[in-house]
Amino acid sequence: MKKDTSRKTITESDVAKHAGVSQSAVSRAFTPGASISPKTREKVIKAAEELGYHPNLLARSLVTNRSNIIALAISYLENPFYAQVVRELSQKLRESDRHILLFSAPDGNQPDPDLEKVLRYQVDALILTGTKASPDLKDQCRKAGVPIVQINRKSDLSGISTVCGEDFEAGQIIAQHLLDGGHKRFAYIGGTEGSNTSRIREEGFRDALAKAGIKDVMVRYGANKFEAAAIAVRELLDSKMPPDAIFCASDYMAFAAMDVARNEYGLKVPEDVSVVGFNDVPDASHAAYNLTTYSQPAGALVDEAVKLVDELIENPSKRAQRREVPGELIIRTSSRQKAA
Amino acid sequence: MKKDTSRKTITESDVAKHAGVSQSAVSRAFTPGASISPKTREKVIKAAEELGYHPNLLARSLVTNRSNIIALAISYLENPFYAQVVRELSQKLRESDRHILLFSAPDGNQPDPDLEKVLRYQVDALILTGTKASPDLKDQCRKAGVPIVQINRKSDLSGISTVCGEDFEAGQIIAQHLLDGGHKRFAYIGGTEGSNTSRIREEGFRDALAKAGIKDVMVRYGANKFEAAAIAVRELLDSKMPPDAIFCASDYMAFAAMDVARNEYGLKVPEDVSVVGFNDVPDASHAAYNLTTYSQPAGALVDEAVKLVDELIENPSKRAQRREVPGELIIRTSSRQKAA
DNA sequence: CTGAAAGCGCTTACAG
DNA sequence: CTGAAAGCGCTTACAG
Repeated sequence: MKKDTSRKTITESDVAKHAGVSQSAVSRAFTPGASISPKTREKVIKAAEELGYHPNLLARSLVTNRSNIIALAISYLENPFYAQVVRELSQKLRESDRHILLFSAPDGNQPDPDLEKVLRYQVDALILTGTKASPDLKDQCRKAGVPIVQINRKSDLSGISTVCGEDFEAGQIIAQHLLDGGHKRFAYIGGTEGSNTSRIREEGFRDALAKAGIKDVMVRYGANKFEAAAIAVRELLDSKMPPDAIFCASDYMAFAAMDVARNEYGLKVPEDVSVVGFNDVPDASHAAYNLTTYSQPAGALVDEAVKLVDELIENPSKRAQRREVPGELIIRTSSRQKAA
Repeated sequence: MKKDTSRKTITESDVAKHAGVSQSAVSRAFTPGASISPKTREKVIKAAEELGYHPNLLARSLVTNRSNIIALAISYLENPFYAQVVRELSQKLRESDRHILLFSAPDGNQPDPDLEKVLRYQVDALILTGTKASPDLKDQCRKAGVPIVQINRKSDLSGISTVCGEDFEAGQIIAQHLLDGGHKRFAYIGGTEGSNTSRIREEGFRDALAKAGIKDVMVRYGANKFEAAAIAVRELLDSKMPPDAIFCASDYMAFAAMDVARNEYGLKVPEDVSVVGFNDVPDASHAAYNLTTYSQPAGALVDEAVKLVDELIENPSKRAQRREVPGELIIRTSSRQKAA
């Protein structure tokens, strides 16, 4: 009668016994570049397969100090830009056999309390986007030697590296595009008031407008969310002198702007009002919106962020970095190109 | 001169020394319900804070056989329904101090090779949605005692538990709604040909139509993606007898259908063609679409999935379960309600 | 190239 | 309630 072994965890020792080698040999068979003869490795691999052995990465991490786990703290997952960041990051990390441990932050501008527990998982790095780390967490991470990289938001905390798009220049370029289109009354819908990224885009936008003699820009915040952006747009369109050009700090909010303008106010886009977004998410090119937007591809941001993470892991004493990823204006049909 | 201790990992032993207690006492201080005096616990907590100690969950998992990590394998993250699953699951799991290790599968119907490595992370369970496990992985998980729960897709593999909506009934109800609206020519856009969920919705749809004497249903597949769905819709609308009612197996594909119908074919929705979706994602209620859809909230599916996971962890010998989560038809303005 | 041994940071009987 | 000790599954000098 066979003993039921179905529930027992198979370890290196089990494989070693089965293959007739030492437990260290089994370890070496699963360590790329380790000193082991091909013959022994083969024996081990065969035994491992027969037994259904899986190396325990968590046990390994205990001694290597590498978990191959990268924490990703993120919010606004319903916003397609952020969803894309998750996809691209996951894809990128698998090249190096690493995986994402997800901390989905509640929206808002305050740090997620749950994230304070991130260090318990011995993550190799922490990547943030659409949310922020508490000053305390930042200190803890520094002490623990865990690099933090923020995507798409410049940090107020020194010591946190960031990867962003060319926010200021993008704001300028968009303003110029709208000026060229003959628009007269400009509005900006930012993410949240506390966001530096949102602020810098606004500054670029205002800068170019000011140079053209335009000081007046209506400003609202849409919290990177659809409904909140819709409310902001209604406020703008309800005003005495409604804008004929709206720049939204994210495509998702731009979608809300177009929906509200068309369906609730009967306005034509771009004849009555032009709408410009930011990010160039996949949905932006769909016929329903065909949105003029500043391309800031999640893929490029993520690639740079991972590169930065690896540099910081490699060289923990390296100073925090600020990197910019170039983008470009994508002109589609949601913005007028000639004077009205 | 102080020694630089900034990069050294703080362990229980360090805290123990600092607090003047044994290392086991430190462990107990961090174990809810452990036998320890309040006074000792306080001392330990204080020392831990002073030192910046974080319990190492991976080390703990080595002895408890619980990692508090749940693997989530998912694809179609650009589809808002799946993004919502991520959010809801993450939210739900934090109640029990667990977190998601993400395996973002490339789209398509074949299992993700990267997922084969999931067991190395000693995850407590594997949740799948929009993707599937290889038969081999299924076996490995069973052997390792790691439960698998699939959301929103009935498995062809026995031994995998599933949590789905009422797909058949939903198909019937939608058909009836469209019949009541006086529609004559019906089309169905499924996810992928291999998906049971998609097939079952179609069967329900056909069943109710057949009872009304309608045998003819045009069928296309949109791969749960926007562009692929758009192509499918063009095929339908280009045909000699284009449908006046299109049921899409997901809201996201329904958005594509509405966009194509309106913008490329100049059709009015619902006057010329009605469109019905599935899921009731947040965007479905936006003015641009205001989509009639079958509500199958990600939150409810996720809650049931976690409940199931916990039951299976608790009782590993339990048979695979099939659970259905009830939904309801949400009638908005993308479908006609009276005979044309 | 190989094996025996120490040690990574924890939990948990065990004895007191 | 407390501490000393064993052990979870690995990697990595060390000696051969």
